[in-house]
Amino acid sequence: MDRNPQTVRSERTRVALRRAALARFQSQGVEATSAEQIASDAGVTLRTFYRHFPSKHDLLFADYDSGLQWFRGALAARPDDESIVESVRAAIFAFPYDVQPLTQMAAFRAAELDPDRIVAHLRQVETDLADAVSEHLRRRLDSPDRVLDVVVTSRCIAAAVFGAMEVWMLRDKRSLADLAELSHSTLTALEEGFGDDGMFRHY
Amino acid sequence: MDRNPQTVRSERTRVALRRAALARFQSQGVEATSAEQIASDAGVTLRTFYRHFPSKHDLLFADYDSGLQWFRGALAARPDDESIVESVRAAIFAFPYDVQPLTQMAAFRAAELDPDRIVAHLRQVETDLADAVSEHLRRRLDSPDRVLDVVVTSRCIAAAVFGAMEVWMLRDKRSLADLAELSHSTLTALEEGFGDDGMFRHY
DNA sequence: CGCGGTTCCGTCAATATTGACAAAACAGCG
DNA sequence: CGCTGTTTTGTCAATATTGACGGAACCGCG
Repeated sequence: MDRNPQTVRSERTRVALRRAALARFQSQGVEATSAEQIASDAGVTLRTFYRHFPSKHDLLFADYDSGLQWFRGALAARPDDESIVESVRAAIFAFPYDVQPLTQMAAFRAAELDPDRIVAHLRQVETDLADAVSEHLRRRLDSPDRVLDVVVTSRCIAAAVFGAMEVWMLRDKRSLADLAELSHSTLTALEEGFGDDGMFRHY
Repeated sequence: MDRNPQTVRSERTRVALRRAALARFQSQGVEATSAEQIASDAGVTLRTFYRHFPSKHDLLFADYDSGLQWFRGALAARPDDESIVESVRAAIFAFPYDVQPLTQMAAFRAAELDPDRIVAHLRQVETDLADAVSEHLRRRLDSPDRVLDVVVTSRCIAAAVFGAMEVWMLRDKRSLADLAELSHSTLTALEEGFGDDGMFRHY
């Protein structure tokens, strides 16, 4: 019960910090920008900076978090009688890949961040996605049992979506549209996994 | 081609650092031990410490890495005509949960580490497990195609195993045997996911 | 407006981490 | 053994992060 304007004041400094950081990152690069500068630009102390963001690099991933929020909403909007995989697929396709704040920092990340750090954050997002699916499922089903099924199902779906991202990142072209297409394919692979020629029977 | 004694010398300091760290952690706790002390005890400089371990906390996760290595071997030892899920299940059950180095630091982690840090590392291990399964599959199948299937399959299996761990961590008792049992259950849930009453049909 | 409780921020002082550069130890070879 | 290229350390100096404590700003209320 406290993830709101959290007393407007706080929100203002958060925004100021983000804005200051983006400006610096844009003009002089991520690594060349010190947390000190960001805080200073935003008119606060270094300590305050760390009260709002766990680390300097986390500023680069704010878009993922907001994307996740969008996803939760999209999922909630799907009809309850639709298969969960289908709901996720629909949400993936409806995703506003080209919206500004979401792709704004992608270039910086790709260019300057240690790939391992990016991958680590993607894993975090995958987990959050799984949680979102999990919550959605729990809300739809009322039964408190079937815990294992819900856990496995939601994680598998997240695994399919991010498996697509794994493959996507290894390719040349890399348009966001391709990513959605790939997700579609991996979700289908998941659905058909146990069909006569499905992967779980075949392997 | 260089993950060997890497010039014995280096390996010796690595061992010395690990030994020194464990001793300190044991006697005065993790957070109360400074990287400086560890390095000093091992007879090297602070900088050298960081050349061997990415961070102080990484010392606590060495066992997971060795466990993964064990897992790869166990997987490779399974017959090629066995279903991949069955191979993983067998490996999970054969796992030497009670071996010393593996559980040695578990208590410290649970007691002093920020849960988020532990979870983050578990995600890392999950990814590594998926990679191990993935490689095993690629070695068994010869076909270079079916890339998506392999990615999704391996990730789903890892998801099932770590989904079990997620559930396990939320419970009271927590014996390692229970964990293996839970993994068995989640893998079964995965196998039956598309059965008549399976989760992917039911949801 | 003044009061008491909360939340947010500044100050200080330890660590924790990392990049750059040079000395030391080591390996293979003539 | 002495020479030479490679690997591992030490040294120095910036950051990056975090815990502890006190002051400032803000909130609802009388």
